[in-house]
Amino acid sequence: MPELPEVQTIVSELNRKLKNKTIKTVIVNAPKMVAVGPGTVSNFRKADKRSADKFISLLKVQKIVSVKRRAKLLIFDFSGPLAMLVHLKMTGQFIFEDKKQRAITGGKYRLLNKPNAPLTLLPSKHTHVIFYFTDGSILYFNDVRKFGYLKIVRDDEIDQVKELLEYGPEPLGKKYSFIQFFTAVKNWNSKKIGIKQLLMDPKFVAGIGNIYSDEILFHAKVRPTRKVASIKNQELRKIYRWIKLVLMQAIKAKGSSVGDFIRTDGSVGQMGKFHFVYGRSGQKCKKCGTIIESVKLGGRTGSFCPNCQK
DNA sequence: TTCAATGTTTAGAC
DNA sequence: GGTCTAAACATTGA
Repeated sequence: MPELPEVQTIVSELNRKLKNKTIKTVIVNAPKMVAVGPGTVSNFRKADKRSADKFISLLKVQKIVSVKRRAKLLIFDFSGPLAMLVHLKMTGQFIFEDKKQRAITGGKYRLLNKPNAPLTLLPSKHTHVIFYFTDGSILYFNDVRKFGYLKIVRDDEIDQVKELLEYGPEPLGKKYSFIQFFTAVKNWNSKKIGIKQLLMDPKFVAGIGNIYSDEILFHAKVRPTRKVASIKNQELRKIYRWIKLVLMQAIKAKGSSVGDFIRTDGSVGQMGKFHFVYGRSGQKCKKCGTIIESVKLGGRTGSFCPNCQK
């Protein structure tokens, strides 16, 4: 499940591989996943083949200047006055293939992060968009559950894109100080919610999902169920500190390959080795040996150590 | 066979 | 308006 570190891993890899490449043609197999214009997802879920044709014709001959990230949204910046915004949601994947890559893999890639998942030849039945570049390289967009989307906006429309307007601060940004974090916590209008829910709220801070909220709270020694109003300032300091540390460590490890996350060459991220609580319910705490428990919080599962976290 | 669970984000209900 | 749930969709395991 891509959260900030996984999206950052993909963005870094794509930026390196796609910079200065020019799109020759695009194939769209799932028209409802692509759109043109700043509208929200629901506006184009019913999109027909005509809008896919527009999507394709706009992308032709576009040269990629850079690939960036805001929250969990990927932003492809083109040399023309256009950008493409891509959300991977839960199961979106980008796989890049050039001659060298094909020589290594024979054109087969791991599409599911299961130890015994068979390698798949691309395009697979879950490949919904394919970008062909003029130098012969190919970028595949796969999404098993089709929750993701790709939309093209003009540079002058970017300011109207709703999701970009509503994202909270970037947790790894230099400007994201403890004071800013602290003030946002104190001003949050719904302190009745649990701290885990707050960390996962994209309006509070961008890019933290289920995996990293669990891990951050473990290191900060705070239970996910604690109400925001009950958390002491000293604990808030720890949470703030571990937001940065956990996310930085995860980016260094190229993300957690939980569920369907894979890198653009089909390899897996290594962060899962460093998980202390996420996905470890029923297993022993790596620090104290107590059995990790899990709780339901608003439809989401939170895992914690009942001894280490207060 | 059915059903819950997965997990990001948003639309819609209360 | 805050707050909650269901839904977008496919797969898996109980």
